Amino acid sequence: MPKSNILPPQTQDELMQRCQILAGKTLGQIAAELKVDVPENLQRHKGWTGMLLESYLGADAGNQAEPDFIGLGIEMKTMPLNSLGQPKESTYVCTVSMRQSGDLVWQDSWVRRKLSHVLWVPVEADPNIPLAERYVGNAWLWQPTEEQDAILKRDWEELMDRIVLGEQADITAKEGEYMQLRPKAANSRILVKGVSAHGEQEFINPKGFYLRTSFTKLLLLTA
DNA sequence: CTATGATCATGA
DNA sequence: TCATGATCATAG
Repeated sequence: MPKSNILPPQTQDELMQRCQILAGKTLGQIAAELKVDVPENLQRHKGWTGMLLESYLGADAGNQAEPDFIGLGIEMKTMPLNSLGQPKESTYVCTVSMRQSGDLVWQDSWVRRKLSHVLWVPVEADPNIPLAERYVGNAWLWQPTEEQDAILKRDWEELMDRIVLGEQADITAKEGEYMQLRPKAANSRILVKGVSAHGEQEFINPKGFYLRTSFTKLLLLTA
């Protein structure tokens, strides 16, 4: 994906206006406007759709650990929909790091910062539809309700507690109601420094926070 | 290595 | 069938 020459939106209204223009277009049309090639499939281009739409909307965060629209504090996420119009995949939030554990609390966490204001952009993701022919839907802004925030907070605290205790390597994706912890790396042979249950340094597979599909389904219902 | 963007593919 | 665990691309 070439670097976008599109300026970031200055206001939330401007961002939503761009989303209105986006809605009803196919990925192929958008790619043509941006003069980028459409890959045959996403097998070796898993982040292509997200990068394309961020580029179109003028996201300016790049690969910084910041919300996509830095000035607006808004994070954009695509929501891939299956043939039934329901979310097909879980949503990656961010990696977990020992640097953010310990004295850090939910209110200041990386997860909460990213999820505090999200622009959800629904996109057709039925594998039977060629990539270029998939339509983008109406995007909407979401901020967690008190109830949603409370459950996300609980999930995060339970998982972070385990990490602080040196149990990160033992955490499986089965834990967490709305948010889970899963491998996040180029492959399972990638190892990073962690802390064992005995407080010693050990090498473990890097993991990241993901929103469960069951949760994003709820968000779609209330959109 | 870290971060960004995610979907793939297999076992239960 | 579908969630878990594994994997792919790219920038810095």
